[in-house]
Amino acid sequence: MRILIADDHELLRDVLRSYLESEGGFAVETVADLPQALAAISVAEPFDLVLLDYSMPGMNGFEGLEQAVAHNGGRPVALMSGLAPAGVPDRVLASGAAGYLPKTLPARSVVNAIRFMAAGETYVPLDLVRPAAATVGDDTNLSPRERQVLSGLCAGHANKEIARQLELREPTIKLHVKLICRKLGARNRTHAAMIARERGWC
Amino acid sequence: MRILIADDHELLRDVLRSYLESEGGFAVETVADLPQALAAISVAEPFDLVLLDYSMPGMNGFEGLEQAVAHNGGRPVALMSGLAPAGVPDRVLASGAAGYLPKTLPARSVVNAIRFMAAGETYVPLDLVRPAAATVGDDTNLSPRERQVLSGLCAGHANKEIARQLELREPTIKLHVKLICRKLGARNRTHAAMIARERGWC
DNA sequence: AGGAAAAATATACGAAAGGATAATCCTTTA
DNA sequence: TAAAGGATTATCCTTTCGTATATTTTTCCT
Repeated sequence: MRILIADDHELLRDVLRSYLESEGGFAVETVADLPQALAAISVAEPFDLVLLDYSMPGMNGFEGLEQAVAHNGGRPVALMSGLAPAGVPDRVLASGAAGYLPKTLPARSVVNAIRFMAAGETYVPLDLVRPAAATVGDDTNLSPRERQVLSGLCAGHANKEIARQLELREPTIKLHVKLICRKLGARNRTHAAMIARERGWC
Repeated sequence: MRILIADDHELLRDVLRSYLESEGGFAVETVADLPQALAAISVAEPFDLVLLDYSMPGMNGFEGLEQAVAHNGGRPVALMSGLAPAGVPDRVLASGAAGYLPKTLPARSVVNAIRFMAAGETYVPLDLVRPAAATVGDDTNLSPRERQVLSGLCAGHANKEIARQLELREPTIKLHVKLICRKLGARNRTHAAMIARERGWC
């Protein structure tokens, strides 16, 4: 099975290729941007699957995706991305693509997804489509208090409001917010809220 | 790969078995109701995948599904059904099942879905999961600039960072943020980001 | 071309957020 | 009983946010 990977990060490209070749038994070619991808598609026979990075030179959002779909003569094209812009599933599929692979996906799942899409099916990770059906095991060791504060963050409340709701003082909330950001790897409260939302925690 | 199919319609049972055996190369066993299914699961080693019909003697809705999941020792169990009761995807996954197969699915897709689920993935047909896909009138008159700023907000960036990315000054971003909040009815930037996320804008 | 609307910019100020550090209290564990 | 760790609160300080107001471009429409 022939697969084309287009991504501007060489490390990812190489690692992914070697993994897919050894674990999946695929024949993988790689390019670094959209123009190269389109060129590679046009030469010779079409690939069984084309994987495009979302934030790659030339992509310009979903525009590049649509171009690639148009060029690949009916064969599946999928989008790959590190951070998942919300609403992606809809827009990906609306673009005529075969699916969406967040880079947070376990490598094993990527192989499955690729086989799946190459067979003509459509793949979008369910936790993206349905954040509500979050499975149980994803804890990230947040304490109960931190979860309460986090849900306040997600509601867009100020520290002072959260403090009143939980019957605590504001400094306490500030500390919790800081720890929450640290644990989630968030830049600030807004980022933390978005991460929480993404994981279906609120 | 060993598969158990539980369905009270003998025709479907037989046709599906022969198709899966020849086209998928699976070893298929069949039973006609839930008690038989539970019995078959308990004997010998577990199946790689168990397919349960929704409207089968003994099922009693999702109760039977949960029982089967509990009996199958961590191996995937999926639900099959002719007509799809609303909200099925949620409840199927909440029951710990590996997926849902409507009987309207093309046979070829069923084979794919089975392989997929047997590999530990989760399968639900996308058109079931997102019926509210193509909502139209969701504009809320945000200008292009405001949309750009909003996407920066959603990424958890500070005003200064957004300004740098868009090649604008910080005061401009501040103004945009204020107008965005006003238009969206948000309390603050975090709230605005969450609202945008909810509407699938970023 | 002239005028209206949208976009961008600037200054200023009070409120909130974010970080560091430390003290207190309570529960669990060695 | 002592030590350890979590949760809460406090203080201090810096940065960022949020709002108001005013000025300048740009852009678009008649």
